[in-house]
Amino acid sequence: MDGMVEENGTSGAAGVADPLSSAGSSAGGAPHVVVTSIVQLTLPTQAPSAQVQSVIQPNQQSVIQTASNIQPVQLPKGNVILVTKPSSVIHTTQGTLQTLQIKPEPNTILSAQGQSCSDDSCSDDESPKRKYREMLTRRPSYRKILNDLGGAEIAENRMGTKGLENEVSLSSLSFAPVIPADSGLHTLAVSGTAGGGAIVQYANQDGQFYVPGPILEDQTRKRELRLLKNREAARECRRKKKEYIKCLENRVAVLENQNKALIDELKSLKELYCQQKTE
DNA sequence: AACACATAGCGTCAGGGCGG
DNA sequence: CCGCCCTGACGCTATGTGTT
Repeated sequence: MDGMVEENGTSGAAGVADPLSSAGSSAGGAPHVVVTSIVQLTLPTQAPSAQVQSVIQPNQQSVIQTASNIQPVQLPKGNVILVTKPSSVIHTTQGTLQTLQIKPEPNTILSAQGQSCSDDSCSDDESPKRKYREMLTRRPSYRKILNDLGGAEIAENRMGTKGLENEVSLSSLSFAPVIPADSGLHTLAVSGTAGGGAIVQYANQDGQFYVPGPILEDQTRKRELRLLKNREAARECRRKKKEYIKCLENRVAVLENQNKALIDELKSLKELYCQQKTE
């Protein structure tokens, strides 16, 4: 699909359903939370009505239709769409019909390929009970958030390269195993092997070489593997955290825009009302 | 240029959560 | 219960920026 979905015009940052906001909107105590998602649509350049503009209130008649009642529309220029109805489909008629399928989760957000981007509570593979429990007790991991952002593809790609990286780092790894301080050992060399086995040579204080017993070697290898994995995990975690923060910032911007639009609308309606009143 | 400070990124550890 | 994963916290290093 050619259409792009953006938040606040930031390319690639499909909308975010902030899990925190889910919690916030459930302040009344009701565990079932429906979060309104806001997206900005940028349609392909060949479409004159390239940008969608209008604030569509939940449960009001609008150009956004549910799947059961699809209605092709010409989208006016603009930017903010509220999508609250499950199974919603956005249609544009510009030459070829373009359809953006929105997943049925209440807080779904569009993404470029029509994949959805929803918050933690919407994962398919989780029971409602568990979702509820997680929502109450635990902030979703950045991995989950990333997946929900529709970045699964990216994540998978990264996993691919990551696997490669892992392979490389494991096979070409040169590290210094940790040796108990009182062991009297000094590491001389550790050469990684493609098979994952490291050949470790030690020297005692007289400079004599020998390979220590399999237990120490095994412990050392396990530790190095753990450190390596944790290193990668930390890197990944930071990356996701950054992405998450970026998405939150985008969302703030979108909400600010929406707020501004609503204020303007209110203002003009007030003026209209006063005008009619005086007549 | 030298220095101080701020910021970003990294590696490691610790601890909690989760699946098997 | 154990092993693994995720992530906050901490310390370290590199880089950028403003000041002297």
